[in-house]
Amino acid sequence: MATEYSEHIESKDKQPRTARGLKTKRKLLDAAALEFGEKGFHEASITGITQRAGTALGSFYTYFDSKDELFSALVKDMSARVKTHAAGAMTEWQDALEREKQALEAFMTFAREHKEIYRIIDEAEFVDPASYRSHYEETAMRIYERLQEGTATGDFRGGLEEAHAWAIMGMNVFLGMRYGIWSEEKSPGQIAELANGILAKGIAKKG
Amino acid sequence: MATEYSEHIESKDKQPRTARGLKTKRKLLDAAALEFGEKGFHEASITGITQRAGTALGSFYTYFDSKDELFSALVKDMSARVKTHAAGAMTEWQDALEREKQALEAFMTFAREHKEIYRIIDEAEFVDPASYRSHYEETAMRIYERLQEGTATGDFRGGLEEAHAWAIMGMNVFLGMRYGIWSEEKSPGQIAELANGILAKGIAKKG
DNA sequence: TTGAAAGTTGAACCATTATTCAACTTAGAA
DNA sequence: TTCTAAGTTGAATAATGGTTCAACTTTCAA
Repeated sequence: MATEYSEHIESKDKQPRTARGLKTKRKLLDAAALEFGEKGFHEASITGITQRAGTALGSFYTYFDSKDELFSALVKDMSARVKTHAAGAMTEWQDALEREKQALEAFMTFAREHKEIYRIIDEAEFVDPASYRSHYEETAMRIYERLQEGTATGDFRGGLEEAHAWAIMGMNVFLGMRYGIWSEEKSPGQIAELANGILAKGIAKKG
Repeated sequence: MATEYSEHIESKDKQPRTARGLKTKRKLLDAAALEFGEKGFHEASITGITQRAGTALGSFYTYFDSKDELFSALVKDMSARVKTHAAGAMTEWQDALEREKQALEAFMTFAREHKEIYRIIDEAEFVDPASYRSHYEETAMRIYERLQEGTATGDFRGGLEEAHAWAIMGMNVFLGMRYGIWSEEKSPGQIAELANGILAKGIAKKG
């Protein structure tokens, strides 16, 4: 859980200047991820965050300008984390279809291990709409690029548009919510396999 | 916009007993849908709602116990409206695949005309999680039933599970958000057509 | 016509919390 | 060791906005 919440999180003049400060800030960030993930933005309180972090209320403002600013920073950081993790996971594939399967399986596994992340990104729709939008637009773009590559290598058919990427993303997100966050009755592998079946041949008879 | 926000909205002892009361309650409901849709649950205020409705602040509490209760009622009502509308739209089809296309097209059209509805349902994830969950579980169930019917009539292949319904729903929801709410650069028909291509034959070469 | 029930009104109340700040402690460079 | 910048603390501040309520008006059945 404790991790390098990096660059984009600093707000110009509030960077810690000593090791002690750095440590405190990190404690606050980790605590905030938990608090927001558990209670949601509005139910979460600065008091709750500082309590979890084991610091005084006032220390929060040594490192952050406001509750919103912190949330926003957190969203951007989590979006980046999802991206990084996904990128690292799609290795060892010979077929573009196979790669999509791995992407979904990795996503589902990550979602299970970091349920707070998804809660926070989802709530960004209301608290920080711009970041929410960016998150999904960028994710869709990445998928779209893979689709084009797939077409180029002959694994995918032609005529695939950006909207296809949105469709695939929606599929993945909802499967992640239902079988990653809400319950774990099916394994990431099973779900990925099944979704891949749709991409491979659809659901119509014949084909 | 003004509509029959029906049964499930009454909270035991707060039903209006006269025509005047009924009218006031309806004004409040309509105003609330607008206010919540525009500002989101937390930014929305009772004052804002009563102002829009053209009633006094106190009147709100003649018909509702709390802000939360109202929101909850609204979510359930909108969920029902989406359901009803969708049901009415899937007529005139010969093929189960065709029916899914119509379902998505109708959904997208409805989303464009009632953007507030989707904002409210989405926010229910945080304000009224139980209703949010029910909404999607019920929607998924309805899709799943159609899948089974499709298999029975031979239009769809076998082996379709509930998870397939969730995948389709996710696809639809994200396409609705991107091409229904965020922008209208493509028509509902185009999007429905394209998504239907995925269901029909997937995105792989050959097949 | 009339009186009790239903509905309306908005000022006042109150609880919650984000944010500020001045006093205090610690770190670490010189 | 010493002195200043950095960091810590938590009580006080301030603003917001949901909820209550007692006085007032309208409805409508008898």
